[in-house]
Amino acid sequence: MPDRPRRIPEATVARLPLYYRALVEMAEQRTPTVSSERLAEMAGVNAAKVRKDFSYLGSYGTRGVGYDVEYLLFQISRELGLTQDWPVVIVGIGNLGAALANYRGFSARGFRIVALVDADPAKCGKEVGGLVVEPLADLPRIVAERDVAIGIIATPAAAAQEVAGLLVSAGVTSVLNFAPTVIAVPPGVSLRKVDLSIELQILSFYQQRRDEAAEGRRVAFGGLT
Amino acid sequence: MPDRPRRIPEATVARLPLYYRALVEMAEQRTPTVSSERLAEMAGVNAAKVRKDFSYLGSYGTRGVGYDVEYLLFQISRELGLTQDWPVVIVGIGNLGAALANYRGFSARGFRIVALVDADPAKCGKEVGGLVVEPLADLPRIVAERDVAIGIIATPAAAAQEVAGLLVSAGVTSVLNFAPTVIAVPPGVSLRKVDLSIELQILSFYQQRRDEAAEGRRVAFGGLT
DNA sequence: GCATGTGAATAGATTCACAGCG
DNA sequence: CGCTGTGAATCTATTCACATGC
Repeated sequence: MPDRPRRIPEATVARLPLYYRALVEMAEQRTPTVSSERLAEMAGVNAAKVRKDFSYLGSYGTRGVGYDVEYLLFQISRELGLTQDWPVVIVGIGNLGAALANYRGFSARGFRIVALVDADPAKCGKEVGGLVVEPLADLPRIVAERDVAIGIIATPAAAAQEVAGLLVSAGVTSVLNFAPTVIAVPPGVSLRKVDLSIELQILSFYQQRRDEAAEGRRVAFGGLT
Repeated sequence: MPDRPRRIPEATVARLPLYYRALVEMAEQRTPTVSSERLAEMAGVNAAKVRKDFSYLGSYGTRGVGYDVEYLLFQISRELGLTQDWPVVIVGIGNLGAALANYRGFSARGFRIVALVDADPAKCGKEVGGLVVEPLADLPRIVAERDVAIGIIATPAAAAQEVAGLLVSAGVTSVLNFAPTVIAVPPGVSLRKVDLSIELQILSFYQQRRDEAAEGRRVAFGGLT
């Protein structure tokens, strides 16, 4: 085992999936080798960042040549844990939960949705994306039996913290939260969140700034309104 | 006009929506005043960060007391541009696009979905979330007539860059991309992205690290397998 | 020669710790 | 006295620039 340097910066980890995606694309078109420059372009970052990021993983490139696509792809897959498959449960089968259940992009990367769970008895028994929705009460058994590692919360905000608690006590240690609320998990559990309206609000902030600036310029140029 | 300091750090902007949400909640339960400590707890950050963040907006608190909920809420709304409403178009009405069209959380914050657009003629004319799906060809007219400011891309990866180009040339200057691919926009256009499988991959990275560490401990303690 | 790998420099974000003020 | 507001210290991330080695 080569002794690569240990701590990988968070910012780097967050970019590995971008490189992974770019490399998959290159591998599909049988490109044998790639430079940091080209990879940077595909991942939407700059070349220095690519090289620095890879330097945390080890020395996988060849000076004067670039990176071997297949080899680098394997290294990054391994680093990201994509060489194994991860059983996933989705809790909350509303519009978003159902869309996630149908999303094809997960399975492609080794994330296998093994259960859909909802608190609403009316939803249980229905089929969504090839799986039958099961009651929330069965969550502990489902997690244990199917060895669920990752839980996705797609419930309304009011239910999210309770569901998170259930997931964690059932043994799930990675949680992805889509509910528009802050949830707490104990140390040793990873939590990531995706909040759709927060993204729009951030866009709104910058949009407004631009509008104001444009307004300012119009006034400065003598009110051509 | 009070001369507040101008540049607000990106990291701060990204947290303003969290404070906004917490303050809406406090306002609903008629809490008149709130400390940075309490607000930090609700937003899932720490108190020093809250105070620093607010210091970029101006001095809106009272020493020894805290922040006036209503007043601070107004200031943050204004800063985020939530006092106006933003017409939004969603392009790509698959599972995810349809879920977004039905999502109630947008309208609540002043984001009004004014059009759904899809390239597939079979989808056009269908009603989704109270709106009729319109053809992609009408996008320029739709953006102009309905004064669309924000475009949401929920198409497959292969179509995303083309759609982004169409949005931008139609005059949209804020784009939220859900397609799992990197897209480029010209300077002066804001772009944010949400990639569901990237989030899972990041969780997978840390999950695997924990699993390895647990494995390591088991071995170290003498192979109790 | 050429692209990687990396120390050094810079920029940005977070946290500390306490002065300032109601 | 209590809590805000903020410089200073620290930590993290990005970028630069070039020595290194194929």
